[in-house]
Amino acid sequence: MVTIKDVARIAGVSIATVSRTLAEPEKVSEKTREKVMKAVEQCGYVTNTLARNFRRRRSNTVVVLVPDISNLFFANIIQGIEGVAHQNQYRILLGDTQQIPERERAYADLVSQRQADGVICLGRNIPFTYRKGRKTLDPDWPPFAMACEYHGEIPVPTVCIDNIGASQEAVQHLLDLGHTRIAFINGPADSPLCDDRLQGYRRAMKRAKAPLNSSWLTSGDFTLASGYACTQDLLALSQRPTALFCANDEMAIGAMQACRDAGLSLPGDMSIIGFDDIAFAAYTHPRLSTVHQPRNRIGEQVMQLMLKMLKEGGAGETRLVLPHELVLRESTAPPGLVIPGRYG
Amino acid sequence: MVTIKDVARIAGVSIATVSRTLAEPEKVSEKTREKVMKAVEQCGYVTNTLARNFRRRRSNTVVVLVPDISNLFFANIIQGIEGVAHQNQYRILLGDTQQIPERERAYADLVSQRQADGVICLGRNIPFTYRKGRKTLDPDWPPFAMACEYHGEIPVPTVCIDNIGASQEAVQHLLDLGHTRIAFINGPADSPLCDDRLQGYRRAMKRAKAPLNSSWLTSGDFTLASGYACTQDLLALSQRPTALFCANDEMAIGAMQACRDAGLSLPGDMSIIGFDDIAFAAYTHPRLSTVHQPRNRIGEQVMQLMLKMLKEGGAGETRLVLPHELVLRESTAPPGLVIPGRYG
DNA sequence: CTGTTAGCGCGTTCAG
DNA sequence: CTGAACGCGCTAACAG
Repeated sequence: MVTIKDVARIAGVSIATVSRTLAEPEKVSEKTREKVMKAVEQCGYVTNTLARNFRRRRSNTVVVLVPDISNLFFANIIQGIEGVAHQNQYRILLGDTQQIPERERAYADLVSQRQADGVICLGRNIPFTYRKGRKTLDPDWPPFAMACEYHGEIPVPTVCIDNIGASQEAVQHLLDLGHTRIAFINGPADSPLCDDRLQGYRRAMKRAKAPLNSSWLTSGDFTLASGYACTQDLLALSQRPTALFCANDEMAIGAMQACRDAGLSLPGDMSIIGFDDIAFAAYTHPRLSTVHQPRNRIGEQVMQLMLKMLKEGGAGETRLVLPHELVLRESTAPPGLVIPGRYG
Repeated sequence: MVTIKDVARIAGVSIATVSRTLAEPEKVSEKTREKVMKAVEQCGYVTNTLARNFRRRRSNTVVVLVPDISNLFFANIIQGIEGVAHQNQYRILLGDTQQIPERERAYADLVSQRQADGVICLGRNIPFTYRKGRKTLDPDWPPFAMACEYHGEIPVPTVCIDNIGASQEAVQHLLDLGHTRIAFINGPADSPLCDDRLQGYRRAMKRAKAPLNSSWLTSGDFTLASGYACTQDLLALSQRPTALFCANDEMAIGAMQACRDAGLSLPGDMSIIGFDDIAFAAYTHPRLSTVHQPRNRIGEQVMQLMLKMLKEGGAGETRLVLPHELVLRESTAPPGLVIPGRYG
C-alpha cells in the first residue's frame, strides 16, 4: 500500500506538506503543490480515509434507519437524503430495521462505536434509551433527527408534514362529495403519525357532524395485503361505508382490489383516497386520489438538518413542516355515482 | 471519551489484557475476565470500531451501487443483501447512482480509500476502468460482484436468473394463448440483461414462426411513464399488436393504463405480461401475469458471494443462476376474448 | 510557507 | 496467562 510517506519521499517534502497540499492546496506554494501532485500521480496515491477519519474522530457517515426499505414511500426519502449527503461528502449507512428493536439498537450503536456521526430515523421508534416521561432531549444522544414520524414527548428535530391537516383535508374532500359513511384504514396504532391522521379524520367528521362509527376505524400495517384485508372486514359490515380513507397508497390500492373482488364498481360504489402519492397512484384503475407528500424534499431537509447539527454540534430543536397537497384523480366521486361504461 | 486505557486502569490490568478479554475471552483467566467486564460496565466503555478497523485495515463495510433505489425491484434485493450483511457484522453503504458515472466512480473509490472492503453492483455499469476487449478479471480490482445484471465480456461474479429462458417462457405463454402479434417493451438497449430478454423474445417468436415486426420492438427505461408512452406508440401502429411483453412490471402497469385510456378492455383487447413480480403485480386490474424473480434470494446470494471473496481474498468466478417462475394471473388471455361484465 | 513532533485508539508482537 | 512497547496512516500543533 502506498502511503503519504511514499508521496513525501518522492516529492522530497515532509508528510505534513503532502497532507496540507491535499486538504488545503491554497496554503501551499504553487511549486511544492506541483511537486506533490506529480508524486501523487506517479505512485497512484489515494488517501486512506479510514485513517483520516480515525484521526479526525469522525466518519462522515450517517446511519439511516428505515422500517422497511421495500416500502416505496421511504425510497424517495432516502434518495433525498442520499443526494444531499453525497453533495457534502457524507455517506449513508443503510439500516433496514424491520422494526426489530435489536436491529435498531445495533445500528444506532454504530455512533458510539464511531462508525457513524449521526442517526436519521424514518420509523417511529427511537433507538436510544430514555427515561419515561422525559420531556427534553437527552444531551448524551448523538446527533439525531427524524423524518415523517415524530416523537410524542421528546423534542427531536423532525421534518414532516402537517398530518392532522392533511388527513382532515382528505376526509373533507370525501365529505364535500356528499359522503358521510366514511371509513378509515389507519396504520399501526402505536405511531404518533397515525394518531395525527386519526385526529384529522375525527376533526373533519365532527365538524361535518358526520356519524363516527367505531367499526369504521381499522388499522393495517401499510402493506397492500393489509389494505385488502381491512377492506374485506369493512365490506362485511351491515353498515357499509361508501368511502374509504387510507393512511397510505399501498393500503388504498389493496382496498381497491378488495372492492373489485367484492363486485363493487369504483368509484361509484366506493370512493377511495390514499396518502403519500407514490408513483403507482397515478397508474391504478381508477387513478387514485391521494395526499401528496414532498418525499424527496423531506429527505433533503432532514439531511440538511443533520448536517447543521453535525457542524454546529449539539441538537437543534427544529420541527420543519413541509407543505402537502391534495391530489384529486378518479377514485373519489359522489356516493352512488355511476359512470356508464367507464369503470368495471 | 472512555478508551481502552481507562478500562485497563480501572480493572488494574494492561490494555492488552482488555483487548484480549473483549476479542478472545477464552484466552484470559476467569478472574481477570470478570475484573475487566466489571470495569467495562462501570465506565460504559464501547469499542471504537473506527480505530479497530483502522488497525485491522478493513472496514467491514460493503458498498452497494443501485441505479435507482426508487425502483421497487432493487429494494428487495437490497433487503436480502442487508440481511446477510447484518448477520455477518457487515455494514451496507448505499450508493444511489442514478446511472451517473461520476457517482458510480465516487462510490467505488471508497474501496481504495479503505472506507469499504468490496462493491456490489446492481446496475449494468462497471465502476472501474478496464481495457476494452479485456476478457479476464482485473486482479487490481477490489472484491466485486454483480446482481441481476452481468457483464458481457469480463467474468464478474454474478447472481442472476436465466433471462433468455424466462423471457422465452413469457412470450411462449402468449403464443400458447394464440397470440402472434406480440410486441415487446424492453429496457435500455445498452444493457446485457435486456439483450438477453430480447433474445428470449426472438427465440420464442422464431420457433413459433410468428412474424417479427421491428416496429413492435420498443424500449423504455423501466418506469411507469415509459411503459405508458411506449404503449401509446404501439397502439398508434396500423398493425396493432394483440399482446404485450414488458421487461418489468412497472412498464407493464404503465402499459395497462395506456390501453385503458385508449378504450381497450383488458385482457380482451390486449394481453399484457410483465417481469419481476413486484408486490403491486397482484393488485392491478386485471392482476398482472409476470415472471417471478427471487429478489430476496438474489440479494442474499450475492452478499454470500461477497463474503466469500472477502474471506478468501481474491475474486471467485461464480455465475449463480437462480430459478425464476412464470406467474399467471389475469392480464393474459386468448386474443379477442371477452369476459362479460368483468373488466372495464 | 514548511518541517518536526506528538499522538488518535486499538491490535499485536514479544518477553516475562 | 499477562504487560510493555510499537506502529497502523494520518492530521494538528507548533516552531522555524
